[in-house]
Amino acid sequence: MSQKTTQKSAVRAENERMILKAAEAVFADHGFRGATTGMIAERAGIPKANLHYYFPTKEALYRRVVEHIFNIWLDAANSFDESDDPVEALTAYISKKMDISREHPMGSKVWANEILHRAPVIQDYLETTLRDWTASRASVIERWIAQGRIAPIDPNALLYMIWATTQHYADFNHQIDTLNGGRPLTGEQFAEAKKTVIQIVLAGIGAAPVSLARDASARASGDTEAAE
Amino acid sequence: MSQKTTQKSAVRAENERMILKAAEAVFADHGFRGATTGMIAERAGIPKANLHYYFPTKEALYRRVVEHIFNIWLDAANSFDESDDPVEALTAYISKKMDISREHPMGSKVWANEILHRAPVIQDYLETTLRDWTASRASVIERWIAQGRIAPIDPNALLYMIWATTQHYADFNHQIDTLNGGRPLTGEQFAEAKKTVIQIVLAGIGAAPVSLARDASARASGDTEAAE
DNA sequence: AATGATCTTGACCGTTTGGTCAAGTGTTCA
DNA sequence: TGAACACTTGACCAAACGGTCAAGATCATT
Repeated sequence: MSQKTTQKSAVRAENERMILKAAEAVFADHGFRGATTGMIAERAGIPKANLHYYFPTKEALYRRVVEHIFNIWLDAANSFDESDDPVEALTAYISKKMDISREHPMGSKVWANEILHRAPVIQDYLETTLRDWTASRASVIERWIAQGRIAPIDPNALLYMIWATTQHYADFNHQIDTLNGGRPLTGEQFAEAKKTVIQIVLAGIGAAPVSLARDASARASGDTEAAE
Repeated sequence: MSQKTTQKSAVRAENERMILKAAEAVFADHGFRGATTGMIAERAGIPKANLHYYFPTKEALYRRVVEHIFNIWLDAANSFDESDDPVEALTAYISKKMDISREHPMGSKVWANEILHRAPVIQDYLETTLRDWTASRASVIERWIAQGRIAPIDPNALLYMIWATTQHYADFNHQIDTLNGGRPLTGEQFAEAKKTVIQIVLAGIGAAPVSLARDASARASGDTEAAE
């Protein structure tokens, strides 16, 4: 009786993990209403009734998936605080968020779906954790502005821009792939995109020098000689 | 017999308009699977059977809604070509896309939902119209780079950044509102956000001066003083 | 070996959904 | 006036869905 309450049996832990993994994929592809418990069970390789043994309702399962995603988001958020230097902090944050979009696109999609539909399940997170985090980082950005380290811009608009752009590579990856000839971005292409995003944001707020085309140097591999 | 084929009866035109308007709102709020024809009919103020008289299937109705949205998107896309000057062209384009997000958030949400779920209905648009438009504008951007008018950046990444950021104000408006104390952005707040987005993008690609807090003047080229 | 707890599963059920249908009501025009 | 046509609508149906259940299989503990 002691072990069971503290440590869910290994079978249970393993099955919950498999189900949650399958659920994330199915919810990402079809949304909450579009996903069926049958689809999730099939993807997890178990009968539907077994899924309902571990997760009584579809909503409980969905909530667990969203909570997991929110934790990943929070994890990335910490990289904002790695340094008090705007260039270092924003580079680390954008870089981490881009990595998550690449490695965890399904989680991002579930989150996007939830917000799109007015956050019926996770509104409380938005009003507590997310609101606090955002307000605190906005004030960091305002301090940078006051110190003259970056140009005066709307801090929230900057944060939204970073969120929107980085998450776009997960949420809209189907569109990006289609525009890339139907193939996913290669590692090099993704690295180039990440570099561009960081460069535009940093230069955009006056936190890094803008290198115009003419002066050579530049380690840039993408040589811009183009049309002749 | 002549008039009927060329001009749908006024009744039909008016009813289709009302249904499409209701459908856009319901699809935006609930997604394709989440929306029911019953909800749409109720919102349009007609019995469900009447809705099916005008639109035989839910999918046909959905497709009409998405087509309408795509046309709005294309309309905005034209503002990219208003000028060959990077500053003017991008300012017009971003401005127009922000306005659409403000005035047409539901359309944007339907589009986002469709891409999120791998574009089951409008994949053909992505592969034709959207692909052509994007390739052509990417080459305009590449020319600007070759002419040294903007910094060398990945053109697609720039376009994605603009799409992501501007559409974020529609697709994620619930999150933005929540972080704004539960209230929608005022006109002034939205104008400020728009200004910030334009400023960051233009400065980010070296197409506009970065004005640091202290020195007011100068579009100075060599302004790489940064941290002190 | 026995006992209780955990886990598995096919069959089942009430509800919701997209869509149909037939019986109507208006409307147009010869 | 009347007949062809467009529109309206309550009632209905088969399929799909989330969830239940009871009977069995497996496992841990003594």
